[in-house]
Amino acid sequence: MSLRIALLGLLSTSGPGSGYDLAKAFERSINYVWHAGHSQIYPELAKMAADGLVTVEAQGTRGRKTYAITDQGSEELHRWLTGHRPAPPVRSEGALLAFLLPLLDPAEAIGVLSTLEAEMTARLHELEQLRALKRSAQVPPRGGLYALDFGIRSARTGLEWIRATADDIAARATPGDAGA
Amino acid sequence: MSLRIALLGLLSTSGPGSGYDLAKAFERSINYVWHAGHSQIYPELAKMAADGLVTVEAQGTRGRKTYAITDQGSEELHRWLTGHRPAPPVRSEGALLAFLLPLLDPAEAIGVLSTLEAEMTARLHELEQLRALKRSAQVPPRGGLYALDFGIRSARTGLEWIRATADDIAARATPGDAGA
DNA sequence: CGCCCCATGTAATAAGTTACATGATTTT
DNA sequence: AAAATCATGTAACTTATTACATGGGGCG
Repeated sequence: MSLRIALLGLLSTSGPGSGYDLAKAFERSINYVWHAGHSQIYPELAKMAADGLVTVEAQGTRGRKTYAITDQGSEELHRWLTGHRPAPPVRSEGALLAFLLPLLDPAEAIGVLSTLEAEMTARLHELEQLRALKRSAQVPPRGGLYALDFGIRSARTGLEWIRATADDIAARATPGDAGA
Repeated sequence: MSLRIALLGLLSTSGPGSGYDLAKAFERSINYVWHAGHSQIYPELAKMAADGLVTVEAQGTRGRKTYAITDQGSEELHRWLTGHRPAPPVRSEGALLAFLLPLLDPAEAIGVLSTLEAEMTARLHELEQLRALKRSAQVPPRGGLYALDFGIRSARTGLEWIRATADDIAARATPGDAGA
């Protein structure tokens, strides 16, 4: 369902486009929010056309089809955005790792956390640069900015958790002690 | 893959159990970290037994099988925990909503955010109570606590984002203005 | 004996991933 | 003309969801 919404959202903000365009748009703009590859996008667009949510606005050279959102598609999108969803079931690899971390001995656990810390730091920098770029480019759709902001806050929180957890594990491993 | 890991983790922390036990354990302990229903658990356990990660330790009345983790299973679990994974592709309904929020007019967007705020607040309270309970019960596996801590931090961050975004939208809707 | 909960499973469908296949256009 | 890349699609497989099916065991 959400893939449809993402596609409708892109068609709505950026105007009509082909499957290829949408796949590119995914990579560029919405990828850190919802990921999909072209092999998922093409069939989904076909189904959406069959359901009347989009129309084939134009047929270009080699099978290129330009899709545009229909009124029905806009309604569907609006309904999804305003209708409140029950929280989707949680399925987070990071949290699973957190849960199972104490199965490792302290040194190993801290090693894992420090790898994670490096990755998370890199991701945070990446997102912050992206935001700086977007701000200066003054690209009007603010959606990207709100979502980026969300990503940046999440990354910062992740880092804080990593550090706090590593500290806790270290403290427990050497209680009231100073050596390694 | 991660379902296997979750199951191996539970067998490793809580000892042998049947499919039913594990399904219960999922609901009780690991559910806010990784969700799975019994219809996914039973077949997966069978495959894991075929792969030598678990063994059927005992057969009880009516087809009840008690599974136990094998050495090979422990190794697999250990490998997953220490081997560093590339970040899985992002797919977050919340972030997608954030991305598409500006498609709504300001009043609608703020309405959506306030619904979200209520839900997120409820979730936060729930997790905080769970943590209080776990702390007082002094249940030894710390994993639950680290994961809970992660969940609580994430919920708090979510709330902050919701409030900041609502404020931003409100400020833009009535620039330099005081009325509604 | 009938009802309810325990307990295990299968089937059908949906969603997502990875790999394969194909041909047109632009660039060098 | 060859190479790169644009552009569209399909196939096979894995993972997850929802619904259906079945039967034992305890209890009133």
